Amino acid sequence: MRVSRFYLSTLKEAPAEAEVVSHQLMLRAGLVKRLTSGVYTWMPLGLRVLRKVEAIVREEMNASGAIELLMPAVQPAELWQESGRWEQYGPELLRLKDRHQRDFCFGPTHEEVVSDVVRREVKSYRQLPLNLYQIQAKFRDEIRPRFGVMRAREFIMKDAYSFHADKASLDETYREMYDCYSRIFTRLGLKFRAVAADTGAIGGTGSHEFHVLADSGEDAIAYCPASDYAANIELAEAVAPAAPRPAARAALERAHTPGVRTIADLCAFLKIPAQRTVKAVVVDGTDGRPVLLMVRGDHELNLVKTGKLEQVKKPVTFSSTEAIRALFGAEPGSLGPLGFKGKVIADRAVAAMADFIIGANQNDYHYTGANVGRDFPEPAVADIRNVVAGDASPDGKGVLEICRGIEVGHIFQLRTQYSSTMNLNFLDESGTSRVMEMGCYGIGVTRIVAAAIEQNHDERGIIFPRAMAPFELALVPIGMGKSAQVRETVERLYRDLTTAGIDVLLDDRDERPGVAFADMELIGIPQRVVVGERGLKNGSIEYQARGSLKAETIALQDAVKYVKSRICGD
RNA sequence: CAGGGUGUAGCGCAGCUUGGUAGCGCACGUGCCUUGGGCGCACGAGGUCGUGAGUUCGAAUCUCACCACCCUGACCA
Repeated sequence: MRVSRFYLSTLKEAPAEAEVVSHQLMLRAGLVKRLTSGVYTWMPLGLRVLRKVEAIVREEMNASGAIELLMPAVQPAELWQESGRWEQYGPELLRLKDRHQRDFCFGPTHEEVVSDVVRREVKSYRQLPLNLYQIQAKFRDEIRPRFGVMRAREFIMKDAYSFHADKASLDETYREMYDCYSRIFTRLGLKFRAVAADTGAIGGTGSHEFHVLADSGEDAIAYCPASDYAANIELAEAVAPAAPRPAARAALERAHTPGVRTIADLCAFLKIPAQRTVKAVVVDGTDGRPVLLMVRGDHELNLVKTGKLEQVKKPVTFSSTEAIRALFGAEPGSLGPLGFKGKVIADRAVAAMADFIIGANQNDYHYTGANVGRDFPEPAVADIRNVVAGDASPDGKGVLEICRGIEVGHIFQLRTQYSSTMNLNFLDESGTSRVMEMGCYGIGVTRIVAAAIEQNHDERGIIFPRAMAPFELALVPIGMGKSAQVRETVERLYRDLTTAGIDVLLDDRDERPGVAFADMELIGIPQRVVVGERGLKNGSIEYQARGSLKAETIALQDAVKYVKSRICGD
């Protein structure tokens, strides 16, 4: 491809709307243009990247035995009413009416449609297992779209759905999809991690997320370097401390702590570490009465875990300041279990503490030397906090580290959640009607592009992994308009490289070198060959990899061979 | 949805306090010049100042309403 016949639209300055680096670079490089909030046009350069990602996803899905189909984006309400999600899904579901005032939605996902396809088609165990997928635009009316295509409302997703006669078959396909996803992200050249995940709203049991590792990622991942344990922090178990609770030594004393409202205030005021404090959080209970949660001062409450407690109302709701004031006679910031009559749940770490500091249920007062059992009744104990770096790994093989990631894939065992409500039945070998087992497997294709940039960039722009770069090689002539030698050499090189199967972008604009270099670096082309009169005097050209700081001088006659070896090698 | 912020040329911004008919940089067009890191000079094109209503002789500027976009939203115990 020649720049003169392509469409580059690079910007020197990033539009003000872009906050995160991948969004800024995608706009500056002209990969995408925003149409409206959370809705983007994929410009020609960006589309090349997207197509390369799609191609890899498609190849690996096909290789894993999945079969591609394409379902409609617009879906009738009847199917969603049947599954119960027309009511459940809420405002994220974009609802439409046709000219007859019939209800439709723009599909945010396709369990209903694929289930309808399969129940019409599949009658026998002989037709199972079946794994169907598509690569298609979804629309989810996010509360707050952000970060460009990373959290867009309209986005491209690869979604697959598998159907099985039994759980063993589901397990097998689930494993195949796990391996398939690992191959996809490996081929894309991304640093990623598969983590055990919460099943969230979709439900079902087994679930793994695939995260591209990046410091700016929205999700925190706990992993164990000494084993293969990895889990989303929402799920990662904080195991009980190995040491039992020490005996109480200190006496309970009321301390005047004027103006202290936060754990940080408290530590500064008493000059003690946060590990010796306990914070009390009040949430609404299932029975309508508040529940007091106790978490060590330096720990964070985990809302996903908390939401699974039977005593706690779903979704987890923090009690209002008014309710707290009425019940405790103190403001949030001075609360504690002493004298509290309602339900108390302590985190496992708190249950193993002695002589700690806690709010006294009176503004500006705390207790020091507080002890469970002695000063207030033994509370219920549960895992309700986020793990932190250094916590013991739940598999008992070392300690956890925390890193951040961007979720780009998610696989679920749905089991029979949809198949039973949607009547996905088949006849088994004995002629008995049974409900199918189901799995579903998603990849955010557009999000992968943003995540890749988030993970791979520098101050000059994007550094695309080779597999997803819009072009493999930038061919930059210097002074092409002036030097016939440069012009002829670069044209011949362009022909030879293209013939050798290399995806070349020839910058034939006859711009000044700085312009060409800056553009090719910004758009992230992983390799560059420069042809100038200076080098040609010695029969040489210049090669430089995007991520590397220095250029190499290569003999002109070896150029094609060298470039090929670099592209196929390392 | 709640809180905060911003809407002026394709992009980044100034002008608004104190009302008088819009400007800068980049990008774009033409010409000259230049060719190993966003070069220089000259000329030029491009704006219903988000929309509507109001105040005023006069509104980008003041008032009101609306719209769009961006940021933050358990971590507070």
